[in-house]
Formats: sequence, C-alpha cells, structure tokens
Amino acid sequence: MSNRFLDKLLTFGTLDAETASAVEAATSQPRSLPAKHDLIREGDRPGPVFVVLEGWACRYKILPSGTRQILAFLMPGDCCDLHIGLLAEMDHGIQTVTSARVATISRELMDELMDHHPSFERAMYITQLVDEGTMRSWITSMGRRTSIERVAHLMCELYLRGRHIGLSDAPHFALPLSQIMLADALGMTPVHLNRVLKELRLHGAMALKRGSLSITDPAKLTRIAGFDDNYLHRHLRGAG
Amino acid sequence: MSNRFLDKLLTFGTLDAETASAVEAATSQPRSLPAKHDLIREGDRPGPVFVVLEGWACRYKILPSGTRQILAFLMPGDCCDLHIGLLAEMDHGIQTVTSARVATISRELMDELMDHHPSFERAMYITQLVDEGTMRSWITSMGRRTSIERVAHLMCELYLRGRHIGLSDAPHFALPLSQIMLADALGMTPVHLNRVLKELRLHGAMALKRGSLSITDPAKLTRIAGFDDNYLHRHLRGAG
DNA sequence: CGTAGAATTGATGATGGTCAACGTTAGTGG
DNA sequence: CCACTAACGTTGACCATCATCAATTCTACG
Repeated sequence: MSNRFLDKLLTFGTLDAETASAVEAATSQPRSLPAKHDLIREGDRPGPVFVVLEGWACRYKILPSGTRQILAFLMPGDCCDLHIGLLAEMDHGIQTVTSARVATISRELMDELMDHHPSFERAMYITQLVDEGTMRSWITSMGRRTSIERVAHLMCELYLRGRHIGLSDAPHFALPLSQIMLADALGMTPVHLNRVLKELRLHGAMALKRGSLSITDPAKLTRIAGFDDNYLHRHLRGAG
Repeated sequence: MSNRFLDKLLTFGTLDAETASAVEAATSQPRSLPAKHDLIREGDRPGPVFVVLEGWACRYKILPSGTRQILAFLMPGDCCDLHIGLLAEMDHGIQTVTSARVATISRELMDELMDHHPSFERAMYITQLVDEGTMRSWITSMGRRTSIERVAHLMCELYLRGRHIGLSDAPHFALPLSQIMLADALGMTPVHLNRVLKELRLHGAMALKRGSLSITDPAKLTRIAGFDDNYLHRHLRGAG
C-alpha cells in the first residue's frame, strides 16, 4: 500500500530514494483509530507529530458555551504542526472524523529526519505554508463572504485538495463530512447550511449527499465562491 | 535604541551573546516607511523576511468585491513567515498601518542564522506557532463569537500582546488602529463596530478613543470575551 | 424492525448590514 | 491663528441574513 504522506510530500518536490525510505520507515507503524477519537485535546502537553495516512481528521476548539469551531480538515497525507513539541500546551484539539490510520513521529526522529534530509525539510516547510495559507483563507471566508460563497469556497478547496492527492474521481468526490461537521467548520448552523446546500443544488452548481460531493458545474461553483487557488501553492518556486 | 525583534525573541528563551548580536546585526539597517505602505502584495514573488521594528503593520487580503479582510496585526518585534521564500507567490499582502521601521533579512542570511544559532531557530519556531495559534483564535472568533465577544476578544489579545513587549502603560494602551481597520479585522462593518464599542463603554469594560485603549474593567472584558490566553503560549516547555 | 443520528422543512425573531446624515478631529495652507 | 478639507467617528431608520425552535422524514446499522 502506498504511503499517502510520502505521496503528498512528493507533490512539493522530489525526494531522493534514501529520504523516501526514511519517511516511509518513520510512518510504517500507524495506529488504526475509530471515528471521533481524540488524538490530542486542548490543554494537553504535545508529544509526537501526528501523520494521517488514511481517513480524515480535524482540528477544533470548544468554546465555554459548548459550541465547537472546526479549524482545519486533515485529509490523508496531512499532518499536524512540525514544531508542536516546543509548546507546553495545545491550544486546540485534533480528532479523527472517520476511522483512520495515524502514524506518530517522535520529536527526536523528526529532528533527525529534518537534519539529514533537506528535501524532506523543504517539503515540510511548504506543507506548513500551505496550512497557514488555508487558515488565512478561512479567516477571509468567515469575515467577508456570504454563507453561499463560504460553502462554495470550502467545497472548492476540499475538492481541489482531494484531487491533488488522487482522492477524487472526476466530478465526484468522497466527502465523509456530515452537515454538522461542515456547519461547525463554516461558522454557521446545520439548519442554515442545509438550506444553502439546497440553493447550490438548485443553481446546478453542486450536490452533496451523504458522503459524496458531485460538482455538476465547476465553473459556476468557482464563480459563486470567488475561488482563487493561489493559497494552496501548487506552483512553487524553482529550486534555489 | 533597543531592538524590538530581539526583545521579543528573548521572551521565548535566552539567546547567547553571539546570537543576540547576530540578530541585531541582521536587523540594523531598517527602512523607515510611511503608513499604508505595501511591503508586499498578494501575487508578488516573496523575497526577504520582513521584520517590523517600530510601528504596526497588517496582513490582508482584498476580495474581488473590493472588501478587505485583515488577517493579522504585526506589532513591533513581529515578523512575517520564516520560510516565505519557498513560495512562488504571496497569498496575501502585508502593509504598514502606521509609519514604521522595517528591516529585511535575506533568505541566505536567515538560513545562516538558523543553522548557526539554535536558540534563534527555536525562538523563531515558537513565534510561528504563536502566529498560527492566533490565526486559529481568529477563525474561532469569526465563526462562533457574537460581535461583542469578538471585539472584546481582539482587545484582550492586542492588549496582552502589547503588554508582553512592554508597549502598554497599565490600563492604557496606545492602539493606532482606526475603527475601519478593526472592522476589517473583525469581519464586521465600521458602523456596527462603533455601536459595539459604545456598548462596551456603557458596560464599563473598556473605552477606545482615537488611538488609545483604556481597559476600565479587565475582569469584565475578559468575561465578555470568554478570553483564554493559552494560544499566546507564554508558558513554554522547559529546555530539551 | 427499532432506534439514533442526520437531513430537511417551516415559522419566527435577533443580530448585524445598508444607506444616509451629521458631528468630530487632525492636518494644511493662507 | 483661522478657514478649509478629508478622513474618521457617531447616530438613526430600515431591511436582509442567518439563528433558533420545533416538527418531520430519511438512512444506516445493530
């Protein structure tokens, strides 16, 4: 079985054979976890770096009122912050969304990989920049986009990210997120999200049904979202 | 004149004398810039790392509709992303808010500093983790806090950040941000922000007037905001 | 087949946006 | 020193969006 983490890193630059096998070795003992399993909670002392090899996870925060804000979705190949081990305390939790296979890389091993494999180091820095760009894009969505734009924008993002790692089968995409999850990510209520999804369906832009996203009119969806994929940084700077 | 960048790094761990002087040397030739000056725009090819030594700046995005979302405020001592030079294109712009003194550190010099000064490297990674935590906190605010909570939360954040770097004079704090700027950061209209500020004033929690924030009742403000400072990561893990 | 969680729909109201007017302040040049 | 200006701040009236509450239907799964 291929290694999704390695596959993702390879989209940000070539890795020599030795580096690739070191990365594979570092993630060769994943744990299989059920859905809704906390990898780590807000307030916990961080330990190793988590790498999601199969399945989906999310970063989240719970407010005093009990409401939840989802901060990011982690798809196969995604990982948590590189230097998380420098902190005394997590400022958010990370939880599986579906059942998942998750590897951990200890701080020591991570340091060693980074020191001895510059192409790995470079790819990790780029993934981090993409994650930051994604957070900025979410802030922009929440602050300045209407609900239909916001929903369309997230769908564009998830679809493209899925395509980049080979998860999508043309206009269809397996999206294992309930409307409740999506609403918690988008800063709206499930009820309103449901109505917005209906509107997008009636527009003929996209249809979401229980675990599967169909993009019926990509151009229209992109136009509604005002989507610009620049923050995913698929075009990188040449070596140097 | 002290070096705000160095001061900030020192709050994240000690730096030996040689490292401190290398950091000072790297930022010893700042440019003086007027307010509202773009350091770099969305779409530009990134170059050196920017370090704000005096004055304020902000990260921002402009939407197709022309509206602006401010993504972060950079106070004296703050800098832009460490590895920004790996990207082909900026996904957001950075602009001065006030007149400012801004140093640049070339990618080569930054690499050299990181390689030869592990305590600097560590402090830079922590600043980045704090910046990420701040973005997550903003996402949470925009998604799940009411406007009054959101305003109160940002004021708590800015006040605390100011205090950490010695900018604040007890309950007063020089906050050089117009209501328009704050509204663009908070995802609301200036009109509504104005009403919320009035409400906070009437509550006796805080008062903002032209460039100066007075926190009249810190406990009340914190309570309204539901503020938890954990994402600023002032408590760090012991060395190791 | 029964149950729990998720999705869907309707009715109603609060929050916050829009439009428009006016007051205030700081900076500029006569 | 004062008049002028432009940007910012403040307030009111009105309306759109989205949350809330509640009921019903759908779907997966034991």
